[in-house]
Amino acid sequence: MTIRVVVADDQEMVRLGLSMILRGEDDIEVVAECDDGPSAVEAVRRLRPDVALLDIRMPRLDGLEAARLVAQDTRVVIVTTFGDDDLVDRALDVGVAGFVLKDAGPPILLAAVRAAAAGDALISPEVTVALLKRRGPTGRPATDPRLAGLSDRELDVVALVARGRTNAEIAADLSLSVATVKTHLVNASRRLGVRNRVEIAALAWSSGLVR
Amino acid sequence: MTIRVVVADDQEMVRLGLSMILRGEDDIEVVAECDDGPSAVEAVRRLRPDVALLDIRMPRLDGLEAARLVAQDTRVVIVTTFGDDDLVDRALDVGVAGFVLKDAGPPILLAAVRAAAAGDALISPEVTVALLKRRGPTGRPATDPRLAGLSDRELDVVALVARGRTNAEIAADLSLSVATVKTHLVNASRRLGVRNRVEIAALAWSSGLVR
DNA sequence: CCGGGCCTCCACCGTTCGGTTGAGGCGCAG
DNA sequence: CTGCGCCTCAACCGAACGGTGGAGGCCCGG
Repeated sequence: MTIRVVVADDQEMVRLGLSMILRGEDDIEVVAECDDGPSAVEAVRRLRPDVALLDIRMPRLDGLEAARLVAQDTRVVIVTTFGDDDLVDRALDVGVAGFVLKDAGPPILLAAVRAAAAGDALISPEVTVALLKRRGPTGRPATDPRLAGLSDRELDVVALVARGRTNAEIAADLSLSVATVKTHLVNASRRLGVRNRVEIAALAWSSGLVR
Repeated sequence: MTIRVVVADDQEMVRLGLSMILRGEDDIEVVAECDDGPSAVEAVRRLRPDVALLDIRMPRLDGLEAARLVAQDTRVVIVTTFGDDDLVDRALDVGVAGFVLKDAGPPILLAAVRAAAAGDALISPEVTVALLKRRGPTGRPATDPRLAGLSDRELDVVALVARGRTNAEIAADLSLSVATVKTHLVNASRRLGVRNRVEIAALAWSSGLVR
């Protein structure tokens, strides 16, 4: 049982390259090649492939929107040049079954297509490491725009507030006086435009300062 | 520049299979094979390989603990038979650079080793799909084990606290008196084992109750 | 029928927080 | 040298919170 694939990328060279790699495998069949979003959606709905390989950036309808439209009909593998954090998040929210960088190499591409066809999901290692950095306890800064403008010390205090520490505990943790902690907190609150420490915590959590 | 790898698995057949696959590649060199956790840790510390391939279940010291011990020294790729959710979570917390199922096939294994050596991370498609399924829009499990036992009303209050609302505002939001809000909060705090509303907020955020 | 959980409220009191004002020290750019 | 920003602390006061001990109502199950 061969895996039927629709390939969509507006760059002809890339599209040909993808197809070439896929056609070299005898368990994979490329049933359509498209050069923009709408035609990809149409092809998927008409041909009902097992997998749709979509460039994330395409004319008229980008890969993410196209993925959203066909996510119920087929497994979508996103191909892209850059593993931009925001794009990855949005793609994963859409529910794609794969996320492959264009420079990942044939083995990864083939593994992603086969994984998608099998109901699994493969994410390019370069992207995965970024994901883990942002999600894992080991990963750190990822400075959110909303927290920009805070000084280093203020960020320290904000992070501890977000973990539920009282001012006295924060003072002890950072070897400061409670007065200093309060000063940092008042200043940070003013800059962040929040009214109390729980809103600070909410901001810290939603911005990824703490997890 | 070849990738130097330490392989550790207590099942000889598996260990030989892994080594065989790796030795077939001319950019990879297996510098040690170990059959338990302590010897794997020792081998890593002595040989300083680029990648350590660790079975998650090994005598005396399992792969996770071994990974924790050597995570600073080398990139760790976990190999395992089952992609158990909890094991995956704990592995990712430890900061592994790969998570490969034993039935994933040579291409995935090789890709994982090369990705790890390059500072990236590859997760087996079968595991990735489980991760994505559990992933809420923020990348955390949609289910909230820690919040179990709270009543509906208490959850309402907790969610509003997590958004930074004061007791008076929560009372207005839910058309209650401040006294009732405080009661719910005290009860919820006792059940959750937290000391103040910011810890409630932290719990709500980290459990995915609010985003 | 009666216990028990849940939801709703009240009063009281000590602790903590929010915000202000004011102050000294440090390092750095103008 | 002179600001200026950052970090550090202090005193003070009103507002909010944390915790306790009640109270009545509801519904459900034994």
